[in-house]
Amino acid sequence: MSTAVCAVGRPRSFDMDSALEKALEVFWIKGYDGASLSDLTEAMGINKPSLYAAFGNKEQLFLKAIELYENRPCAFFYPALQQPTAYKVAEHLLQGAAESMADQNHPHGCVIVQGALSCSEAAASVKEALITKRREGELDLCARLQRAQQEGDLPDNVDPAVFARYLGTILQGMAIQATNGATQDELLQVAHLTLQNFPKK
Amino acid sequence: MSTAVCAVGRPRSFDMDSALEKALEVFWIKGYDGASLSDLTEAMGINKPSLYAAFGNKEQLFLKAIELYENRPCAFFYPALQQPTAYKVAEHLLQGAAESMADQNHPHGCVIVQGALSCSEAAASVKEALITKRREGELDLCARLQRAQQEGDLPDNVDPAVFARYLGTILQGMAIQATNGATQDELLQVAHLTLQNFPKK
DNA sequence: TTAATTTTATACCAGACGGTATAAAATATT
DNA sequence: AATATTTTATACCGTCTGGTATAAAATTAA
Repeated sequence: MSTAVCAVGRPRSFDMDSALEKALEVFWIKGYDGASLSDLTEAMGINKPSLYAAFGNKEQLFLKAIELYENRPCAFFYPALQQPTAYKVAEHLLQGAAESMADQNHPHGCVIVQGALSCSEAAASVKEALITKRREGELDLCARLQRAQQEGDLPDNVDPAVFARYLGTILQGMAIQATNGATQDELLQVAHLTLQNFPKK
Repeated sequence: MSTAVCAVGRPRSFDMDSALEKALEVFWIKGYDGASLSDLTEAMGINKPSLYAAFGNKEQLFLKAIELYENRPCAFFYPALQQPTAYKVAEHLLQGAAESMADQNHPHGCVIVQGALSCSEAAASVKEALITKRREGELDLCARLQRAQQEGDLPDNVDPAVFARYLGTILQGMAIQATNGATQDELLQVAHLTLQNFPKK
């Protein structure tokens, strides 16, 4: 494990997890291209050799920050998929997104959506990693909707792949809205309007 | 006018409009932060002093490229608002977005959405300009929906501001989807599903 | 106490960044 | 033909980029 302490040698003088949290915040606000190593080391309270020894390089630091992002206690996507009905899954996804993306306790929007969207060639591999994450999320949502259909929980005339893409589109759009300055209430209105149109039997 | 030819002095050896088109394409793919002056001058086929003489600086070049983007013949947003009914407005917006954002003839997505979303401090003013453009678009759509309501064209129980935000969220989400690699057909399915839920009298 | 090990801080690397000074080249006017 | 004007190409500016070599500092093991 990367956070394991070494018995021998000079002990690390910073906490890797909280340093990674700071790095995540910088990437979240500035994106991969826009976040410089100076931005990162300053926010993390360490210097560059410590960063490289602990996290590898900028790209690996970003990927580890994304991992932290997905495993945060307040991450909403995968927990929402565990709701018992398709409607409740959609409800938790949409309300979770509305609450999370305009939360005042951390940067607005979604780092997986915005971290490397239009970017330099130096960020190409990171961009691909984020695209893969977004598509995986949509595939997992699609699988959840397929299960719901088998359970008689979602009308048969609904195409799970299309509906998953539709919901994914709205979730991703909410990230932009949050960057636009939309409030939680405004995003919740979008969530409710979407749920209002949820396919009925 | 900035494209006016000067009678006196050495004539410009490149076409400003087509150079601006090339710049737009670079910004579209790489974003403001990710597009370097070398990227731009190479694509435009000119050198830096020519770029600065003709367009000011990187920021002004970006803003002029965005202006070109909005005034392209294939721009769909404002033409869609001129459709005679609220439904047709939504239809043209959604289908226009689906066709435009996954068009193989130019970069995918939307430069107004992606050009400077999460970005460095150097891009802050450009980011603000794009946020303003996105909000203005939504306000204009809201005004169009209000008119539709007055014309008895949109049910009274619909809040135009919320519905405009909902549509804006989907359009912006489609830009992300296009970057994810979604095809025109896949985006059209999202458009159709959205229209299927269009509020009825 | 010494040796081995790891992290720290500083200082540095080559290259890229946005932007510009300079002077030659190309035109219209006189 | 000479002059004024504008654009061109080259070469350069200081600053920042991601990344690293080096050596001192801090710890455990012997």
